[in-house]
Amino acid sequence: MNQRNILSFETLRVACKNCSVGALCLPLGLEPEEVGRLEDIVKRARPLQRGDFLFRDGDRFRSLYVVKTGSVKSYAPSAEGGEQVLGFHLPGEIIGLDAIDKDAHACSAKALETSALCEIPFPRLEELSTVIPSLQRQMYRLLSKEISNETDMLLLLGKKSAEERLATFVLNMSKRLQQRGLSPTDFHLSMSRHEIGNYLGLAVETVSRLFTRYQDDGLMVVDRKHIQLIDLDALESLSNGSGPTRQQQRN
Amino acid sequence: MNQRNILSFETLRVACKNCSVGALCLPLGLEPEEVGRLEDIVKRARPLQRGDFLFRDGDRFRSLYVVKTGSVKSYAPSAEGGEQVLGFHLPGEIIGLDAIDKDAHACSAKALETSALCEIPFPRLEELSTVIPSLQRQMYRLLSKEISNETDMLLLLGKKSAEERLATFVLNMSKRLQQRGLSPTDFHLSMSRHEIGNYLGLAVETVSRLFTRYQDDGLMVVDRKHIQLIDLDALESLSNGSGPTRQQQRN
DNA sequence: GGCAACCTTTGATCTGGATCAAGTCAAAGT
DNA sequence: ACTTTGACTTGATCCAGATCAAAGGTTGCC
Repeated sequence: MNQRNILSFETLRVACKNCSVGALCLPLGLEPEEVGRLEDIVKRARPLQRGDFLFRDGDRFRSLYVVKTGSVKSYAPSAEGGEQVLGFHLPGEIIGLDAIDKDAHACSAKALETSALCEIPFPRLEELSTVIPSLQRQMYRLLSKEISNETDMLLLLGKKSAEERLATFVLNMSKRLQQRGLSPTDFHLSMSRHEIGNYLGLAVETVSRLFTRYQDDGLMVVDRKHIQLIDLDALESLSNGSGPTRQQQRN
Repeated sequence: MNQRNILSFETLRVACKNCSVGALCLPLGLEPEEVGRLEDIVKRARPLQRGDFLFRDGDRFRSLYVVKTGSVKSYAPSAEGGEQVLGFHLPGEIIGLDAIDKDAHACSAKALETSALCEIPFPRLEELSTVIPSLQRQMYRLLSKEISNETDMLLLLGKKSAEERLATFVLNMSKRLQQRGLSPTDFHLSMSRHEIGNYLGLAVETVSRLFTRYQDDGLMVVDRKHIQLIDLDALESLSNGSGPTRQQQRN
């Protein structure tokens, strides 16, 4: 059964070439030969179960991680035992970029559901990126995109009302799922209302009430964690404050 | 007057070697010879007057900028004509990292006072960083640090009270000024109350009232834009919510 | 199956900070 | 000196969303 051996060998190493999220991830813009060299350093991490940690705040930084399937949340400890959810990570998204500078993780990452990940030892990635310019370019892009994403969150937290925040969140999920070839109008949220609220700077109760209101207004159908978006245009205008009679704030 | 010619030649090009902010900027970790190659691509930008734009939102991304003297604010347009201040940039800090991915600026940058800057054409920097590994490393660090900084802001905007926010802001300025060899307890704020409030997600009036309260409580002396910090420890505990009888929030 | 822990919803109330509304003050021009 | 202008302060009021309270619903575990 030589055939079988080859197969099992193949499944032990990562195959970015065939990975469904390759186009969103590090291989973007690389030549096939270069992707091969990337595959050589990427490790397949043991799958995580819901609640398992990928790393914890304070851990030494060793690797970046890419979600292959499932989803992960990251969160930072805030004063007095509270925590701030920093993001929800979907397949193809890279986790850990904030730890490069300090060489230690300042936040924790935990699986929201059973999830598969790739582990990329950072020193080897850094080394490889010195010899593959397009990999370096992609790294710069990914780091920069992370900054842009956080900038968007600053705007959300600094300026948007509760109603705008949740609409923005739902649409953001919708767009990211669509990029991954999933339905942009019918999906499952793997995080709790509490986690959504925490992420958006809102109380759980506010999130719950807003979902109810959106549903009453015919913008979406909400059944527990299952969401169906009905009126994307209305959500879009809600999300940037151009909803019915809305005036800008002064600050 | 040969002497004079040499001098004027020297002032035309950038001299990172002698730059007072070099240790915070790109040259950190480079060999002298490598710093020289960096100097070759860095341009001295024409000084900006208060109110001048470094770039505007929508501009094509060409260069990163480093503040040499003065200060710059960056801000993004928010819905309905409002704006969100994203940061205040002091000497040694790099501006524009968020634009790498989209190849366009999503925010504007404007001088808060007369300011000198270095301009670093990004394509040339990218190229140089493929041949100087320690420059690449420093770029990764700087990008990562930018992410960490924004993460801190997410926590501030998501979880902190007005009182905590302003204390955090004042201490953050203090620490950054100290790193630049300036007094951490006696300084001038180049931005207006309005801009501080916008940055922190607060109304101008709230900022003003808090400064008054801090002063009444003997934490600092505030005279217009001049700030003297008196009780750093008290400010520190205020800034992370461990002030007098403070309970954590639930969300 | 049945209990326990947790998540979500819904209603009532409370409050931190926004908004509204006058001033006050300093720098710059006339 | 006197007005203008814009930034800052201070007081009064208001409100979005937090907090408190109390049910239901789910899920998982023994």
